Amino acid sequence: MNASRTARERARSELISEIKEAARRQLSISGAQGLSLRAVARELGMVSSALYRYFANRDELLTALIIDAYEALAAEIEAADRAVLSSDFRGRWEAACRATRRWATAHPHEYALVYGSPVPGYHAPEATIAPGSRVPTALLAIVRDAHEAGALTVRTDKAPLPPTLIDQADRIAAVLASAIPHGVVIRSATAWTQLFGMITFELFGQYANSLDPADAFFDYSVARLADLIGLP
Amino acid sequence: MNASRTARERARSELISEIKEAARRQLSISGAQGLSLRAVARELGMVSSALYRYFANRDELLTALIIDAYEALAAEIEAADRAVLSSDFRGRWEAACRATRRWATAHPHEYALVYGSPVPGYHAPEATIAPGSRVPTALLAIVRDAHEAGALTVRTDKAPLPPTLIDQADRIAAVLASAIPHGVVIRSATAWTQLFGMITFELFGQYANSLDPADAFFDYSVARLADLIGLP
DNA sequence: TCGAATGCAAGAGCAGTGCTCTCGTATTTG
DNA sequence: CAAATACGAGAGCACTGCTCTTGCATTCGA
Repeated sequence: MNASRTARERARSELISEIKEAARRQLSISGAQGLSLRAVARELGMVSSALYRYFANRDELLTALIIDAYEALAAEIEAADRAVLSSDFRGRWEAACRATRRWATAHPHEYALVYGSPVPGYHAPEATIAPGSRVPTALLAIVRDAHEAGALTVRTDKAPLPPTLIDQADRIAAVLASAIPHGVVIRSATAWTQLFGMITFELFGQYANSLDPADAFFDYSVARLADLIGLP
Repeated sequence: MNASRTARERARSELISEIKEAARRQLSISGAQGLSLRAVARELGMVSSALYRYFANRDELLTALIIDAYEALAAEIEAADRAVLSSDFRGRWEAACRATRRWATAHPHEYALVYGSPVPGYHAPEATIAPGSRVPTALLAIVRDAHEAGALTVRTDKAPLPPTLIDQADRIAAVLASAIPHGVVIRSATAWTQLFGMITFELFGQYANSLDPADAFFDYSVARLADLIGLP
């Protein structure tokens, strides 16, 4: 009775998946704001109050979607990374960046859910932090691999890092249990910020009337970020 | 009867201001999602339907708040810029960046309104584009001044700009009616993206557990962006 | 195997939302 | 001074998240 789950348990986890699926479908149409429990229930042919057996409230459903989104994006990045020859560090970086943009463009509302304004009233629980850090970790892993292969062009900074930044770089590098130089970690953080800054600006319309078809700017910037990090 | 507005007209524009004020107050508490016309009306001691005499719908009120937010931020940046010796271009850049961050931190919900996820269902009308471009224009003006003073260190790019990017750089420079070199315009766009990427990440919690007190990273990055642009 | 405990869906109901329409009054205009 | 216009109030519609109760189905323990 322990190994195989009871019928009720299987039905339950299946329904949870169906609820999330329907919610995601609705999210992609009307966004987080328009995510209505009643509409989700309607789509599944049940009554809204029944949903509360599976999610305590709307926020809990949102949290589940947020975690799924982080995981999906991270998986996409990791897959794109793996598809490139592992010693081609620049190629891996560019593939990872393009995968990020591709996923964001394909799932704009899910992207907005995790990287856009926090849904007001909603406080992201601790449980979202770990999945969320999978994304930058996937990017930093490329830098670590390059560093450990001795392929990184580590240029000396003309301005020394302030102590706070050194501490923070240490903490970040510790996640990967790697001795990536401080300057490289900070430059990687810059690249990470720039990558998502570009995607956010593009998706949220800030490039309208300036860099509007953002493809050229994106590709060019990704290459410059590889330069910045020191990827060969 | 033309020079001085009628009593009704004065009352009207005054009420519009009061409505926006109350809405802003409510925005700063519960965010765009929680902005309720009924609550605004309640605060003003009127009935919700009366608001529709002044704003056709919720979106129109949001648009007004968005435009005000852009204008407020731009004004803040321009003031910070003016407060620095106009020939101290790096000082002006740093002051402008810090002013941006300061305003965003002081008005997180208004920042989220304009730079966060677009409110779903809400389509930003054309009217928001012009006020929105005042912000990057204010930043680029510093670069233009530095360039026209011959103070800019224009380094040659090792990678040539693709044609699309050259076109877009031309279009951007045209706004300021200035012949800023293409490379400088694109690097300024990078700096602009990085600036708002950092603020967005900081405000929306992406730096949690990594660069969390983001002051050091911000100040350091702002200086590196000044380097990137070539400010003296 | 059978009764108790538990899981579950449904329905009614509450307080709230954006928005529309009507109606009587106040103001402005010709 | 009459006609046109602007306005606030109120009722009402369709919707929301969420709670509580009720009755049925499934699971579990003795």
